[in-house]
Amino acid sequence: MKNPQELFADYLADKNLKVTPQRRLILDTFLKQDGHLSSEELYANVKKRDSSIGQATVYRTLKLLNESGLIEPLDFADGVVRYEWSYGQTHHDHLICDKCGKNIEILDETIESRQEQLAEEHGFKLLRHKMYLYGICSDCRSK
Amino acid sequence: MKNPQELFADYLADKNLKVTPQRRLILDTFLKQDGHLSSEELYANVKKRDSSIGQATVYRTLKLLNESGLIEPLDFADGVVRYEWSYGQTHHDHLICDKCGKNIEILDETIESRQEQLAEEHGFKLLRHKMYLYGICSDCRSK
DNA sequence: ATGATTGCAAAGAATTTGCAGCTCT
DNA sequence: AGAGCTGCAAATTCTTTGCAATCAT
Repeated sequence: MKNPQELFADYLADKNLKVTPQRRLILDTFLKQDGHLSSEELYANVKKRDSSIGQATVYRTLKLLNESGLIEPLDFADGVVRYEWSYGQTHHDHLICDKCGKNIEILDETIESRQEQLAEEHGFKLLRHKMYLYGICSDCRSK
Repeated sequence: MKNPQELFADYLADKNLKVTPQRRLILDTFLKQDGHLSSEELYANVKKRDSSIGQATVYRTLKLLNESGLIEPLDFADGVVRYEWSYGQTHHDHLICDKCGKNIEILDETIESRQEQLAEEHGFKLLRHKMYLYGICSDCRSK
């Protein structure tokens, strides 16, 4: 079983691209934070570890990670693009609190299979989907 | 039953905002095109009818229409924000062809009720949701 | 060696805002 | 009259790109 750095290295090698300290550090920082990071947040964290790294390199690395399928962009409807590690993860969707921003990963087999079926009924071959549920969490409602 | 212009006028009046020829024209243009318009496309169409209208006014009006709940932003995953008329429409989701961009409005009761239930199971009061299914349509596959 | 990568600054793209004059109510 | 609007241009925000120096293989 390969670890994330190895997976990324494989992807880079396959594209004749190079493993660099910056790329390693950015990926490592991303993984340490986990959760759902924006480019901005990631850049801030990366700079704490190596202040010489430029913003553009973070953008470029996120792009590579995304193309490689290792991470995926998320849309929490607050105008910020966030990413999450996706490789090897079971697919899931997100339940987001409009008030505090808390987000919970969810998965429902009933929905997943109906999606597949729905697409088929319309002659589509389903490739992927996005589902976001927005509401107010119990904490925020009890305040 | 009020028409869109009346609904918009009501919203504006309620906020002590004004009905202006520009706002009327922008909404009218939006409705004539229907479908799923980006700000860019809408602006282009608006300019055909009144070239003196500025881009900023289109942005400002779309913002108002969105706040009023009359229209809603869509994410077809092609990097462009589009809007659709939403007031009085039954809720629906979208099935989008990654190849040709075709999009079909879909609705599935099974999914809708499971979403409600899922949110509840996590202590959330569900306010809204977004679901997009991406795939390849039959036309594009048979080419 | 040599093609890829980096940081920087400049460039872009999309959207927002300040302002002076004009318009709706 | 007077708060709200408008078009314009300048300003923001987020992201990408050109470039000369540097690095990975």
